[in-house]
This record gives sequence, C-alpha cells and structure tokens, in this order.
Amino acid sequence: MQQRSEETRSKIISSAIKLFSTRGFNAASVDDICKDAEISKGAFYHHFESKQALFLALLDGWLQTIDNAIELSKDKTVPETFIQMTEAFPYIFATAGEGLPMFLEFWLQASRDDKIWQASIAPYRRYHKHFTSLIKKGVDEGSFVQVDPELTARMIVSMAMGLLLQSLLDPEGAKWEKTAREITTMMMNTLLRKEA
Amino acid sequence: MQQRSEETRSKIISSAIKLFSTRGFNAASVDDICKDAEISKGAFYHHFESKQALFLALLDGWLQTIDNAIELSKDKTVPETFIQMTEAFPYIFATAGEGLPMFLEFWLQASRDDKIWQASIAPYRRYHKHFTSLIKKGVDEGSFVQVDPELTARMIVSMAMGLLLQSLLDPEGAKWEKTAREITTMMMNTLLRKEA
DNA sequence: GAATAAAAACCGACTAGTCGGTTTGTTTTT
DNA sequence: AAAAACAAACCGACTAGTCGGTTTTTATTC
Repeated sequence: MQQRSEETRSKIISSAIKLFSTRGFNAASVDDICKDAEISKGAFYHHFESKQALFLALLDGWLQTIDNAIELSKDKTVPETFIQMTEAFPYIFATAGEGLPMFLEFWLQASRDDKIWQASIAPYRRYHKHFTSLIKKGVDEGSFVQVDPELTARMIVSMAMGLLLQSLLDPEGAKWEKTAREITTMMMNTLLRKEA
Repeated sequence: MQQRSEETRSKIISSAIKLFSTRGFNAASVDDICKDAEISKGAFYHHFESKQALFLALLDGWLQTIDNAIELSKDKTVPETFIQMTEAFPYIFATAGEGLPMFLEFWLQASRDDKIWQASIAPYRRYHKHFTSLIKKGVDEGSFVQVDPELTARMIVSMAMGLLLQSLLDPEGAKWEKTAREITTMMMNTLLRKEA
C-alpha cells in the first residue's frame, strides 16, 4: 500500500490551495507550503517536479470538476441547464473569490511559456465551443429566439467574466450575486421564446 | 533649468512602460529598467522611492488620460458619447492588450496592501458612478428606454471587462473588435428608444 | 512468516542566483 | 559653496531547486 505517499501528496495539495489562495502564487513559497503541510522539501519535489507543475495539477482538478458538471447536465433541456447554472451562482462567486486571483496571477506570468498557454487555452476554447452549441441547441429545440449562437455565447461569457472580475476588484461595491441573478433574468427574458 | 533631471525621469518612465508591458511587472526588474533607460540605480531611486511608487505614477498618468476623455465628452448627448466610445474600440483593445496584463499583475499582489487597494478602487467607483449617471441622463433626456441605470451600468461594464479579458486570454480566438462592435450594436438597439 | 534485497518515499542542509533597496562618493546645476 | 542629480559597488533577504544520505514500504525468497 502507498497510503503514506498518497497522504503526503494530498497534504501538499491542500496546503498549496490554502496558501496560493490566501497569499497568491508567487508570495506562497515552496518552503511555506512544505512547512504548512508538515513535510520536507525532498518530499515536495518527489511528488511534483516544480512549483509550476503543482499548480498545473491543481488546475487539472478544477477542470475535471467543470467537466463533471457539464457531463451531469447532458440530458437536461437547455433552459433547465441555464437554471442549474444560476443556482450555482453562490458557489461560483465564492469559489471565484478565492481561486480566480491565484489563477490570474499564475496565468499572467506563465502564459508567456507556449506550453502553458496551449494547455490553458485549450479548455477555454473547449468550453466556449460547448457553450455555443448549447445555445444553438436551445434555438433548434425552440426554447430560444433566433440568435447567432457564437455571438450570444461570447456575450454571455463576457458578462460572466466581467461580473466575476468586478466582484474581485470591489467585493463590497455591489451585491454581485444579486446583480448576476438580475442580469441573468434580463437576458433570459430576451432570449426565451414567448410561448403564446 | 532641471532639463536633465526631467529627461532622466521620462527615460525611466518610458523604459518602465516598455518593460512592464512586455515582461510584466515582476519580471521586469529595477536593474532591467535602469539598464534600458541607460541610467544608474541611484538615479532611479532619486526619482522614485520604490518600484511600486513608479507603477503608481504610471497609473496616475493613465487615469488622467481617462479623465480628460470624459471631460471632453461633457457636453455631447448620451448617444453621441456612446458612439465616441465605439470609435475608440481599436485604440482600447490595442492599449488593453499591452497595459491590462501588467495592471492586473500589479493589482493582484498589491491589492493586499490596504493603501493601494483604496487608491485603485476609488477611481473604479468614480467611473462606475459617472457611467451610471450617464445612463440615467440618457433615460432622462429621452434617448434611452426606461431601464435601471445602476444595473445597466454594471451590465455594460461587465461586458466590456469580460470582452477585454477574453481578448487577453485568447487574442486569436475571435475577432474581438468586431465582436465588441456587434454586441454594442445589439445592446444599443434594445437600449435606444425607437422614435416613431 | 521471518529475512533480505530492492525500490520508493522522505529529510534537510546547501547551492546558486535574483532582486529591491541602500550607501558612499562624484559630478552637475544653481 | 550648497544642493540636486547621478554613478556604481554593495547588502541582506529570499527562493526554486538539488543532492547525498536515511527511513519506510514493497517484493522476493526461503
């Protein structure tokens, strides 16, 4: 059994999440993480070949969470999927508040490396594509009015990212979750076909 | 005359802009900037008390540019102001591509300092307030349909920030400028009152 | 099931280098 | 001559990553 090994690995990961999200990617040193996880530097570099590799491992976990959520909503109707998304708003805003800064920080410096850029842009494009076809499906199944799926997708994603970024810049500046819900309602009203 | 002194200062500033935007705030070291500006470290710290202070000075310059633009559009009608904004899209996207990464990077780590946070959030709130009252003015003068100015402002700003952020993440992923124009047209169509 | 060998996991001092900032002394301007 | 501007060596704190050696786990043999 590799019980101990797995425990060490997961201790590293949870300490990393904790410190990256509170202090940021750069400000949280490998030594800090080792200290918090109560393991040695040797153990750290036995499990991860670099600090960057550790972050990429974390990223992978998050992307899988998203993929799972998408998979689960596979056979729902499009409006149902959207409703499910709105219901996830509280969780999303909370998670983004913790996770988005470290991701942005990491990405801003790591994206200069072509390997990293490719690895992070691929899922982004994948999700965009998925979202576009979701809207197309909504139009085809008659739930939505005729819109350009591509453009609408970019619009909704922009809105979401902008809202998230603003909630990051000025958390107390507005009731972001409420604002998000209101905007969603507004958009759904113009998007949903009125059944006479 | 303090000709030479001013020249040194402006050499530092232009080198800083150049290096911060190409390499990022952290990756561009003070030594790099001095070397590029062909001045010594002593000169650097004679003009700016820290690397952070230098960045704040740059920020101040940009904020003034924005303030000037706002001032200039003071006595235009609201739709005219919006048209002026759309016309600035090419410039905005180009500038954001260079400037936004370094600003985000700086902000993500500096915002943990309360002084910095206050200094950067104040203009953000100021602009939001201005934008909200701009929309209110549009409604009042009869150009726009009845909307909640606060919510609409948040929506438009979200859209803008999301678009900018996406164009940063995946510059080649879409024709962002065109997308921005189309989305603007779409929003203006729902916002503008149809004069019979 | 004990003995043993091999492999995996782990430790922590150490390296080599970076970077923001300081200090001391010199030149230029006023 | 006084003050401002500048040059360049220097400092100290910090950090990602390495490496030789140790402990623990696993596989193998008897």
